[in-house]
Amino acid sequence: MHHHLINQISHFIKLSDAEKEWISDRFATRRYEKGDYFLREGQVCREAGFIEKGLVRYFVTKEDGEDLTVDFNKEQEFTCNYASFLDHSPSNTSIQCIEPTTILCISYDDLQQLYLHVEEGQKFGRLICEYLYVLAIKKVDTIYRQQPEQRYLQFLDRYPELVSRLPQYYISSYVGVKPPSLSRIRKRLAT
Amino acid sequence: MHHHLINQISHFIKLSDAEKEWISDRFATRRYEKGDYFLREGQVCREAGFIEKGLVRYFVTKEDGEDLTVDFNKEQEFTCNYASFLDHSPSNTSIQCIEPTTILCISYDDLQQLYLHVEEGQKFGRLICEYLYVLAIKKVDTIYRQQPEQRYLQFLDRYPELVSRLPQYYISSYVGVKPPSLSRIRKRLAT
DNA sequence: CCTATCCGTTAACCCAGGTTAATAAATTAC
DNA sequence: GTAATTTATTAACCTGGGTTAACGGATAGG
Repeated sequence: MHHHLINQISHFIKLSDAEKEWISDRFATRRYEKGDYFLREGQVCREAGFIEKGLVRYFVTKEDGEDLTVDFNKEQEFTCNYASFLDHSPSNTSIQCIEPTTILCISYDDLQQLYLHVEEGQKFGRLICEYLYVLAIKKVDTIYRQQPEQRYLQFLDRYPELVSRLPQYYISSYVGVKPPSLSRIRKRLAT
Repeated sequence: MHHHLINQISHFIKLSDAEKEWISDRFATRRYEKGDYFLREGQVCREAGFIEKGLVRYFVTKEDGEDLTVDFNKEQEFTCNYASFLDHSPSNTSIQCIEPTTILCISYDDLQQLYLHVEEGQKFGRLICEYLYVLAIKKVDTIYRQQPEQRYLQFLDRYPELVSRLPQYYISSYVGVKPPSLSRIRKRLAT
């Protein structure tokens, strides 16, 4: 029984004991080394994941080969490229493990079964999507309203724990600037 | 009976005739003049709308009072600040009618009733949210990967019809630059 | 312990968009 | 049809991040 997973789902809907068992059985445990990919850009994201342990980053690759880190997920969070997962389109992002990571995975078809089989399954699907939607919108808002300097401050505020788990160039990429520029920002802030 | 509305919903789920009637009855018709607000920043978005006729723009207001246009919706599209609507939080965007506009409105509670009362109601809630999610993600992607010039070209491509319905400064705001800069972009492209 | 590699900072120069203000064009009002 | 207002363009100057390359510190491997 995947307790962390069941606990997270239980934040959204009520589950009977039988349903907890049934759900646990749909998830397969996958282990990844640092640097391994959960998903590569261009692939269809066929499984949704729940991070049992570890840390992943999402990035897009520009035409010139540069990659831009757009998000992070850590233990006790769900991970997948939801847009690709939903409509079986090629993913526009890669998801890479940047620590040794354990992910519980469920296939698209099994998740659809979950929506049907579990009493409040459809509601869970709706709520999880609504949750992800709100996150996505906040992201848009951040990009629209904030300067790189503010985004850096916000990153420090929101992910204080990740600062020590991440190399600086992932942070600069997340903030939307190049490493030299993040250095300048840090210098400005230090005064 | 609101036929346009029912048609749109029928793209997502099957509806019985009785359900079509029932749904139609939950929506109230509201009319707006050019410049009127469907929603103001800071208010909670308590109704979801379906635009029968007209055109609205979404904008956020920065601390310095400047507003940034983040999206448009036109006839036959749903409109609301979904994040605010979902969790009753103050909206971070305003929605303003920029043409005389007719909107069919349903309250939050009635929509929850719809999820329960209509056979495939929960599924509709999930699918509409998944649809909005994919749109939001595309928006993030656009901001991340594209320069203002590319966003302008994409705007021309995606909303050719809106070019003539919108003043230029809404377009420049949507593209993410100031009017003088959009002029420079247009000049560059003209050569 | 020394070397090679990686990473973060710094400097110099470049460029796109911001800012401000003036002007021209297009709408709207009367 | 003319005046008033709003909107679009242009010019001059400013600013912050990009680019490239050099340097220094840290880390890892031998």
